[in-house]
Amino acid sequence: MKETISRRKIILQEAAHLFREKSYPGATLRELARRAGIQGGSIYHHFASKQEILFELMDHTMSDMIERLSDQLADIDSPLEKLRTTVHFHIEYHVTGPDQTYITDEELRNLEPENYLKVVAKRDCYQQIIEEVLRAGKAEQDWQLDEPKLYTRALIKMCAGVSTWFKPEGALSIKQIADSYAALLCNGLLPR
Amino acid sequence: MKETISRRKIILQEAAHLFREKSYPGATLRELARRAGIQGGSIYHHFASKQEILFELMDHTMSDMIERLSDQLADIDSPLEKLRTTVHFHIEYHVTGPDQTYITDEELRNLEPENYLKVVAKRDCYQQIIEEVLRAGKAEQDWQLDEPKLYTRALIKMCAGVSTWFKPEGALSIKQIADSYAALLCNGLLPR
DNA sequence: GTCTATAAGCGGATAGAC
DNA sequence: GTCTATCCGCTTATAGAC
Repeated sequence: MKETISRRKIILQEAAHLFREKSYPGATLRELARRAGIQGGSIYHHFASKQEILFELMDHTMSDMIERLSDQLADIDSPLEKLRTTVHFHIEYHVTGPDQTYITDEELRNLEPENYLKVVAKRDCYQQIIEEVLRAGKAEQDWQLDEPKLYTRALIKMCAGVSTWFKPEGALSIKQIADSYAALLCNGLLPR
Repeated sequence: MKETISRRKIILQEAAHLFREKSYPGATLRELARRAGIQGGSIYHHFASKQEILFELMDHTMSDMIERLSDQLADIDSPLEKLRTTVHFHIEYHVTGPDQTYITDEELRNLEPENYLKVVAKRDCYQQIIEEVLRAGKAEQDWQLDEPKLYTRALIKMCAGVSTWFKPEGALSIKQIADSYAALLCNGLLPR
């Protein structure tokens, strides 16, 4: 059982942290190299450019989110349970990897056109999965929503936001927060 | 009735736009000067540094938000009406000045320590106003919320998020979107 | 796979003319 | 109040040794 995290992975992890701290243009490859334990020039053995690091980070995160959420929803039938699962997943994923998710949510503007299109396509795919949950609830359980897309965005923003202020030492656990947010949405959607 | 927008104001407006487009470290003063219709060096007649531009932008936006929201809430008694007003205000303010609000929400990390403290203090003050609305609803109308701060953050994030995707040519008006979000929150908070 | 050295250009900021 | 010219440090990226 050796620790075999490749240098490449280390660079990606440190890049996520550094980009979040200073934003993509504000982060320098020298500082990234320093944190990854190598010299500036050595970065280019692993990546062709700074842009490639950003893209790989965002693209991988989006793919991972799509795969995991799809998996979790696959076994569930009830729309209500799907909504709860979605809320929990989105919050937990963001809090668990706050650097990766923050970059993926906020650095679209720094992607070159070609990369931008690829990541946006995956982001739309992820949103579509959530929108489908809301549409199913509307069809099967008369949830009160005219525009599923509207509430999809509300859900995504409020849940992603948790990772910007959550502190493990705080009074509430992730599960409690997610329960609370899921309750707000479920209660808000159900007809009276 | 002459157009008397000072050059200083123009620089601030263009800076908000440019910082949003490229992020603070990614924006250059030469480009900012170009958009403001002057040469690079001339910026320094109006501001002492790039940082001062960022700070002035954020500090002014926060003060303005606090003042306007306080004013709007002052005349209202009903917690439910206060909540609706808050949702409408927060969304409209963000959609009306998407550059200023985006910078104010996202560029805290690029403020120097002294400036950071000042802006965070005002941000906390603004959040406190909203939290107070939720607390009043809980006390007077038995709203279902254990932690007002939790839902304050949810409200802020979901409403601020509107400005990241809203298009005036879209199917829904700002008022319709705000109504929809207010309904979700009100319905979600009321006991069954 | 990592190092060192360096190219080539851009960044914020300043000085002084008009 | 704006311009031009310039300082100088830092940036991404490359080249070639080990």
